Amino acid sequence: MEKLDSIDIRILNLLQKDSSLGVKDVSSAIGLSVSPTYERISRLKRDGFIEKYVAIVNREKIGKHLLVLCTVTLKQQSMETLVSFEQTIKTFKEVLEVLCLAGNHDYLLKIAVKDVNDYHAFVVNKLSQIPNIANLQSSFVLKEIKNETAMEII
Amino acid sequence: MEKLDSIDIRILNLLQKDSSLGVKDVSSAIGLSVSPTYERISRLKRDGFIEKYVAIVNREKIGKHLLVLCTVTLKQQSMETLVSFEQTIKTFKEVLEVLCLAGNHDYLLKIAVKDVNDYHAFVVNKLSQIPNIANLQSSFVLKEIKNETAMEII
DNA sequence: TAGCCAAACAGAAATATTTACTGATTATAT
DNA sequence: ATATAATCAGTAAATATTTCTGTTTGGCTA
Repeated sequence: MEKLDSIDIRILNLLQKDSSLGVKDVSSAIGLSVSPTYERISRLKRDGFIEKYVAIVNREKIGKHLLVLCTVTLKQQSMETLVSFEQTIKTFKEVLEVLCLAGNHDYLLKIAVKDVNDYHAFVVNKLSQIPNIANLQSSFVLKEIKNETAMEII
Repeated sequence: MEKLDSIDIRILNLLQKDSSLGVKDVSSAIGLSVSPTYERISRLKRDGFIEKYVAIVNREKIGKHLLVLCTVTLKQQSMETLVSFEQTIKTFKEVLEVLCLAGNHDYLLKIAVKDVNDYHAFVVNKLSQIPNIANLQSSFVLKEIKNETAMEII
């Protein structure tokens, strides 16, 4: 649970962009030998700075052609209703992202599906089945201009 | 540019969740020997199904405490204005995501910063400097209930 | 300033994995 | 049924990871 020094930060910035870099690549990029680099990378994972390593797949190529943003308003804001909604919405594999927004206690969902038919099926069979939903508002995404997992650390 | 069979799909579903799995781990998980597994993983990368491998870092631990959604409306929708906006907004490191939405030719931005001060600085110094912006509407994120890069392939 | 302690480093050795290659098996189409 | 192509398992060589040891560095106290 240490703090990050400038070397750690450089390592994180590298691995966020490309984790297929080997320890050797990273070490030469930051100008350190292999062993301290290895130890630092392990520590960053162990301490939770690095949550996980994942493969990013091409959405279009796996047939998820439609991205939808959907705003959800609930009928009530009781703790119970909120928690229940959050726990359910989380489990839907079509839902990539769930954000609770300030202002109206609204939720914003990002949903990836094959096409409009699939989205309709999702709304009818899954989303609208959740209790206490007052309002749903869907916006189709025309173009994904940027989608980045890496955050530049300063 | 082949199509995916059921083994490919299982591999992608695994690596999307955890790419630190070695070829050996994947091979035993899918019940194939190492060499065809290795060949399949390479092919998935080569053919662009796997775009990249990345490390996912904990946003809070690197000090990005504030997540903001910002809707941008442009004054005009000429091709030139749109392209120019898109190219500029892409370059800002605070901006993780840029989506072009159907309906009003609006854009939605997802922005990660340290705090409200930093967000204000970002808006004043960067975002609002882009020409032809008619309207900006910011919503702070109270809670990130889900944020998943993996999409289940069927 | 000298001496001590802890942290970080480089280098090397042991282990494990990746990668390339070979031959065998399976599936497919004619 | 046979030929062709694709996929597979197994093996071996090349690379990379991981551990270990000893050294250096930096900071702290007396």
